[in-house]
Amino acid sequence: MENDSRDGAPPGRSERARTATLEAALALAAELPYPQVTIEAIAARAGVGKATIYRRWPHRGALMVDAVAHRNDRAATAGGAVPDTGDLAADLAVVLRSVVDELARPEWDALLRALCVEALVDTATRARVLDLVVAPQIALFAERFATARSAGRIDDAVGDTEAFELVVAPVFHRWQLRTGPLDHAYADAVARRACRAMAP
Amino acid sequence: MENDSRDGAPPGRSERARTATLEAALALAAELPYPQVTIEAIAARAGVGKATIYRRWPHRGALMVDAVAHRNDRAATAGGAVPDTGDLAADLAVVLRSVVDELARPEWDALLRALCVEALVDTATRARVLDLVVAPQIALFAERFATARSAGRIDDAVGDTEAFELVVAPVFHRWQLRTGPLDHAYADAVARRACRAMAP
Amino acid sequence: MENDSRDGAPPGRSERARTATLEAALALAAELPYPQVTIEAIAARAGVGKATIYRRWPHRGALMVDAVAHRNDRAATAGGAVPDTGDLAADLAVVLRSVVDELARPEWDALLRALCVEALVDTATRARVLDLVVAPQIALFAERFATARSAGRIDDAVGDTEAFELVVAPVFHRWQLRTGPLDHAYADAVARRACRAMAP
Amino acid sequence: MENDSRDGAPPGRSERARTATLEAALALAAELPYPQVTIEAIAARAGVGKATIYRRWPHRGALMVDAVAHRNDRAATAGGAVPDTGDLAADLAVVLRSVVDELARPEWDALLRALCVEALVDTATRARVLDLVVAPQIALFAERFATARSAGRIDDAVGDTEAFELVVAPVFHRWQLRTGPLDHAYADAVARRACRAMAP
DNA sequence: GGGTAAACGAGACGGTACGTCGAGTCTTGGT
DNA sequence: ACCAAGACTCGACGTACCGTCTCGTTTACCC
Repeated sequence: MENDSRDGAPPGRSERARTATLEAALALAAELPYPQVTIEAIAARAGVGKATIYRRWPHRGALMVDAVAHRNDRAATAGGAVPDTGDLAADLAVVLRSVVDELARPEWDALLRALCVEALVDTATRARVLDLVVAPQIALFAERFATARSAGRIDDAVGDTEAFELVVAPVFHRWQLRTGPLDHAYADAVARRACRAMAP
Repeated sequence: MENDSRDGAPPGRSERARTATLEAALALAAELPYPQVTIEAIAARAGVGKATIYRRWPHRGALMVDAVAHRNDRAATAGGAVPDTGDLAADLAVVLRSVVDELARPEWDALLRALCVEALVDTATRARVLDLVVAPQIALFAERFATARSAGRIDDAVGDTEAFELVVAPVFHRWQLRTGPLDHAYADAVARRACRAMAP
Repeated sequence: MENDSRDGAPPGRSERARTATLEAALALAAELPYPQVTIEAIAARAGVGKATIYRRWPHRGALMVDAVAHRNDRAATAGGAVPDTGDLAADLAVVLRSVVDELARPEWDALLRALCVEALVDTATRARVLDLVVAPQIALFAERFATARSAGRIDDAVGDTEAFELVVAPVFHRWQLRTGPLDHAYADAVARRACRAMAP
Repeated sequence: MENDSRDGAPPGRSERARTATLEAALALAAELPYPQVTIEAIAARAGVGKATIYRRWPHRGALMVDAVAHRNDRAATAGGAVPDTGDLAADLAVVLRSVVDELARPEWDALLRALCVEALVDTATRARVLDLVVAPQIALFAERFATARSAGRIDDAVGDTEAFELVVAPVFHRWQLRTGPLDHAYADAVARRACRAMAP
C-alpha cells in the first residue's frame, strides 16, 4: 500500500527517505515564502541528500504534488464525501464552508498556493495536479451530483466537472485574487447561486 | 521632450528606460518559460542596466504587474465594454468567448500565468494585481450589470464583484487547472448558467 | 600661488571644489581601507559632483598623488632639511627617526600605502609620484649629501639618488613588508650602516 | 590519485580546481592590468565556479599569495641558494643581477606588483606574503650570511633579516619607484655597498 | 545690472564585478 | 549497494562603483 516509490522506482531500501522528504516539503511550504522552499532546504530539513531527491523527482513541482497527495492520503482531505440531506444548496454550503475554513489555515493556504504556482509554471505538473488533487475532489462531489440529478435538481446537461466548477470556481477565484472576503456568508451565497445555475 | 516620468513618480528621469524594460518583460514572458524570465534577461533585452530596473521596481512581480498594466494601456483591454443587446446571457457569452480566445493566444496565456504566479507568491503583489488588472476588468462589466439589474435580470443582492465572479470564475478555474476544454461552447454554457445564478 | 587648476584648466570658478576634493580624499584614505576610498565616496564627502572630479583628474591615482602633494604643501613635510652637525650618521639618524615616527601615525601610513598602490598599478601615476613626492624628498637630502661629500664622508661615485636609497630603502622595505620592528633602534642602525656603505 | 588537498586542508576535494585557479591567476596577472584580474576573470579562465574560489580563499589577495607560492614551488625560486666563492660581494652581486633580470621580465614584474598591492591593502595578506614569499627568500641568503659571518665579513650584530634588507632593499625600492635604472651595474654597486655596510 | 555661458551639485544612466545562493551533477565515505 | 554529505560548474541574485550623461542652479563675467 504505497510503501513503494510511486512510479515503479527500484524497490529502494528507504521508504524513510521518501517520507522524510515529503514531510519536510510540507513543513517548509507551510512556514516559508515559497521561493525559499528550495530543494536544498528540503533536503537539509529531511536529513536527506539532494541526490536522493533528484533520484525520485525531476523537479520541485513534482515533489510538491506528491507531498500534497501524501498529505491527503494521511487525512482524508476535506472530511470525505458531500453530505446528503436532500437539500442540495445546504449540502454544498456545508462543504464550501469547510473549504473556506481550510483555506483560512495558513499551512493549507500556503501549500495550495505552492501547488498553483507549480501548475502555472509547468504543463506536466499541471496535469499531475489535476489527476492527483483536483480529480479526487471532483469525485467527492460526483455522488451527490448524481443523486441531485436524479432528483431533478441538476440539469442532465451539466456534467460533474462542470457542476464542480460552478460550485467551487468562485471560491477558488476569490481565494486566489482576494476580490473580497472569503467567509461563510460567501460560501452560502455561492452554494445557493450555483444550485440555481445548475438547475434544469 | 519625453523627460517626464509616469505620474510624478519619484525619480525616473528617462521614460525610455521604463518603456524598454516593460516591453522587454512582456516579450520575454511571451517567449520563455517563466523561471527564465529573469531580471538579468529583461535588462539585457531592454538594453538597460539591472540597477535601473531595481531602482524602479522592488522585485520581478511588481515589474510584471506594471508590464501588464502597460500592455493594457496600449490596447484598450479586451475590446472595451460589455455589449448591451438587451440579452444578458448573449452579451456575456460574447465577452466570455473573446476572453477564451485571448487565453488561447500563447503570449497572453503566458503573461497571465506569470501574473498569477507573482500574485500567489507575494501578498503585496496580489493586491497590485487586483487594483491594476482585475478591478479594471470588473469595472468593464459593472455598467452592463447595472443595466441588467434595473431590467430585473440580476438580483439586487448580487454586487458587481460577486456577479463578475459568477461569470468569470469558472473560465478562470478551467484555464488555470485545465479541468476540461476551454472553448466557445464552454463560454456559452457558463454565460447561460451565470445568468440564471444571478437572477432574482 | 597654485590658486589655479593644476594643468592650465579653464580658469575654473571654484578653487573650493578642488580643495574640498583633495581634503576629502586625504580624510577618507586615513579612515577607510583603501578599496573603500572610491571616487563616489570622495565626491560625497567633499560635497562635490562626481563629474567635477573627473573633470580634473583622470583616475583616482592622479587624484591621490595631488592630494599628497597638497598635504605636503601645507605642512613642510618631514620638518624641512636634514640637519648638519658634522656627524653624518647622527644627522641621518635624526631624520630616519622622524620618518619612522611619521610612518607610525596611521593616517600617514594609510596615505602612503594608498600612494604605493597607485604607483604599482599604473606607470604614469608612478612617474607622478616620483616627481611630486619622492624627488622632493631626495632634494631635502641632497644638500647634506653635498656637504658630506666634500668632507670626504661620501664616495664621489655615489649620487644623491643612490645615497638616498642606501639610507631610506631599508626603512621603506621594512615599512612595506614588516620584516621586523620599525623603530628608532632600527633607524639608528640603518643610518650607521648606510654611512659606512657610502664611505669612499 | 591527486585527490588530496594541500596540507590536510579542511575541505577541498579536487586538487584540479585549486591548481587551475592558481595557474589562471598567474596567467591573468601576467597579461592584464591588475584591476582587471578579477575573481570572475580568474574563474572563467580556470573553468571553475566563482564559489569554488570563494570556498578556498577569502579574497583575491590570499589567492594571489598562494599563486605566487605555487609558482615558487614549481620553479625552485630564484635558482636556489646564494653561491659561495668566498667573495661575499661578488656572490651577492650574482644574486642581485639575477633578481634584476627577473624583475625585468614582465610577468614576474606584474606578479610582484600585484603581490605588493595586496600586501599594502590588507594587513593579514601582508603577513602571508611575509611568511610564504619573503621569508623563504631570506632563508636562501641565511646560509651564505652565516659563512660570511664566521669569516668575519659580517658584523655579528647584523641579523639575517637586517642583512637581507641591506642587500635587497635598494633594489626593491628602485624597482617599485623607478628612481633610476635597474640594471646589472646597479646590482653590482648595491652588492658592494651592502657588504661594506654589514662589515664589522 | 542684466544676460549669458561656464561650471557646478546632484544623481540617473548602461555597465562590470562583487560575494552569495540555489540548481542539478558527481564523488567520497560510512553503514 | 545505497545513501548523507557536500564539492563541483553554472548562472541569477541584488549591490556598489565605474565613468558618462543630463538636468536645473548658481555664480562670474561682459556687455
